Amino acid sequence: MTDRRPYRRETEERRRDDLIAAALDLVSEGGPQAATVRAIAQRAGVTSGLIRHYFSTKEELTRAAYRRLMDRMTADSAIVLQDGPADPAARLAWFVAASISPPVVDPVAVGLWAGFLHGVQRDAAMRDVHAATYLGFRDVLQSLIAALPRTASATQLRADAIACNAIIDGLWLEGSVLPEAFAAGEIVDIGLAAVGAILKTDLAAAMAATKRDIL
Amino acid sequence: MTDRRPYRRETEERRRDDLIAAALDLVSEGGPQAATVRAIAQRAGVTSGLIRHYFSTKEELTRAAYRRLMDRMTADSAIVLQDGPADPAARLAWFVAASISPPVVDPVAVGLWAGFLHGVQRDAAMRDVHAATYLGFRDVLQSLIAALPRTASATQLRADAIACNAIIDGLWLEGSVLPEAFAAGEIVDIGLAAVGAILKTDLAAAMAATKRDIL
DNA sequence: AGTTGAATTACACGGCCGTATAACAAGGGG
DNA sequence: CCCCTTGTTATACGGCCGTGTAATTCAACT
Repeated sequence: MTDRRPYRRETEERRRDDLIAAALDLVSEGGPQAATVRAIAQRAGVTSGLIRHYFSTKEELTRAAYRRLMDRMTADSAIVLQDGPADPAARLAWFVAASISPPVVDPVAVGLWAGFLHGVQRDAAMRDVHAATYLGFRDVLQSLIAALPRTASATQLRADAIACNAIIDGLWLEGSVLPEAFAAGEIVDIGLAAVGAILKTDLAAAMAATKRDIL
Repeated sequence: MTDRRPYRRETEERRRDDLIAAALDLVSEGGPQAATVRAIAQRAGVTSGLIRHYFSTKEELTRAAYRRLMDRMTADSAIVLQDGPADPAARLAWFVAASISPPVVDPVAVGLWAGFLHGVQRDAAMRDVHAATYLGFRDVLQSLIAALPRTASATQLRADAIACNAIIDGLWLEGSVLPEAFAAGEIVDIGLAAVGAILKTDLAAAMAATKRDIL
């Protein structure tokens, strides 16, 4: 027995990352049923037994993968706020535009999200992750709306945030599932116009005004 | 060998219906991976071999189930138009409200939809079903918007339909996945207000005015 | 009532699933 | 330089998967 596969020892963080990435890869490609223990291990370049060395069960790996997916999506949306404009309307416009553009809008991302949805509905831990992420995203949106130069009651602010979030979610969904049904830039234009109509603020103009400054 | 399971012969339509219903049941309960040939057969009260008598492969049954799901969802939204009001704004308001209320908004429905999404992305036949259903729904919405007493260009009409559809989809998603995050009736109120803001039409008033007439 | 076609059951097959456990080897500390 | 921890591989197990195929039984038709 000398033809045993050679290997390198890696840090725990590295191995967990690789396994999670492999799991996300496979779910995005072939749905939850494709992310088998053996396939995940092969994709990560290890043998399947190693998975249970880092995750006590496959469900635990699934939870970790979902958590990473959600973190990545919210980070992709929020990154524009770091070096974005200062004007409140422009900041909101940038955030909305980023949320309905690649890489957030992406067939792979929506496929991944859908692949995990059943786990979210059944598993309490995954539902907590989902609720925290969704509400966190909506809170960012709400704070951007609150910064606009206008007066609105707390209930109105909440309703506006929910409505604007719905537009983002709906366009994210449609743009990701049926990308060929929309022209380039169409989704962003429609999203900015719709959010602007709800908030009675011209986001398209705010977007155009700051595009030159930044880029 | 005399203890063979007794059975009744049924029409082809009845058997196909039962099998499709069983498949949808199982996908909604446990995701796509729960809808195995054996589980579907047991749920439908037959043995697994019978599935391949009516569907040449499991994929074909899956496609049929998805088609039925989509048909049912659009029918649930459109049914209010049959005995609904005559006023265009009221008709739109009723349609929007029905699309973001039970039974369209439902954790089971969104779970089902998500369960099929991967098939939609990979399988051309399922993608065709999806595109036809989505565009059909949006066309109904667009014709309701076009009937409003206002003037809009063709491109504006298309953009309005996409935006309003996005609101419906987004609220459908959020309301179905996180039902406890919203108060009763909140989603309908927000949806009517948002669609009304985009189209500059008071849908909440149109809704309230016709509610008394019909009910 | 007998015949016959087909709806339905029953069973076998190879393959992959998640999990459990034992054998091995990599690489740092003496 | 060797030992010893533990990261990693290897293999086994029972179970379920989708699919083929043969045997059976229902019901319609004569």
